[in-house]
Amino acid sequence: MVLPERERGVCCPPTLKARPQKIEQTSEILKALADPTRLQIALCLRDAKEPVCICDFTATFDISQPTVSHHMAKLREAGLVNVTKQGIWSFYRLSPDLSAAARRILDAIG
Amino acid sequence: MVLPERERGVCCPPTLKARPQKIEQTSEILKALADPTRLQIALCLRDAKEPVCICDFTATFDISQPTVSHHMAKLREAGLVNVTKQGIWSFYRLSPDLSAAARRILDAIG
DNA sequence: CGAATCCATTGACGTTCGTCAATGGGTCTG
DNA sequence: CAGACCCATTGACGAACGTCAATGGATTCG
Repeated sequence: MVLPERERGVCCPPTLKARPQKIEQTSEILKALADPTRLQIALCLRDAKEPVCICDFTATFDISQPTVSHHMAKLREAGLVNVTKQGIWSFYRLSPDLSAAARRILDAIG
Repeated sequence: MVLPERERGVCCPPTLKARPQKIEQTSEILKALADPTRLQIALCLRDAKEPVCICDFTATFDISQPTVSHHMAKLREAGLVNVTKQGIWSFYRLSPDLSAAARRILDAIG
């Protein structure tokens, strides 16, 4: 490996190619997916053929119902997920207008 | 959109396809990338042809030198990044044995 | 050797996060 | 209507996070 030649006291700030706004958006997506429980939920919804009911997640994970609800809210705020209420049930699915960035990241996982 | 038929009091826990251990690992990678500063650093290293010196990052971002150092430590602990010291300088690059998962996620960004 | 440069570590502080218990609203069934 | 079920919100708490100031080690130049 070849290391660059350097001169003391002279730095070479790299040019940042991505716009700050885009960095911020991508960061939000990554934050939403960075929790193990939310990651599993997101992958589950990615691979599901039908929308999934909250009560199924509550039965799956070893956390309380309010915590599941809290995680879904995070995924909603990040624009990753979409909810449809029917009767007493809330069905979640991947957002139909998922950003291309989010789609690429989700597809890159597992 | 067609919603599943449901019966009160009967949940349908989805089968989780990913191993818990893999979920945890992926989560660590996402956590490491979820901070805007670290994300920019990681993308910078991904696209750099040569290893990049810490002092260049310190000159680039509007944060203190210890904070830059702290972020690099996070990226190191996540196995994303690799350091080589030469003289007074520390050069960072993407880890040469980056996991396939990490590589896919990095390539999916921006 | 003495000063300057680069960098990691430590300690501290405020903020955010993940979690739960408690509560309340909405919907269906008997 | 009364009870059961599903779910979101609120408030609280400990843990983790992002940041900085201060410090110290290591290296190089004069």
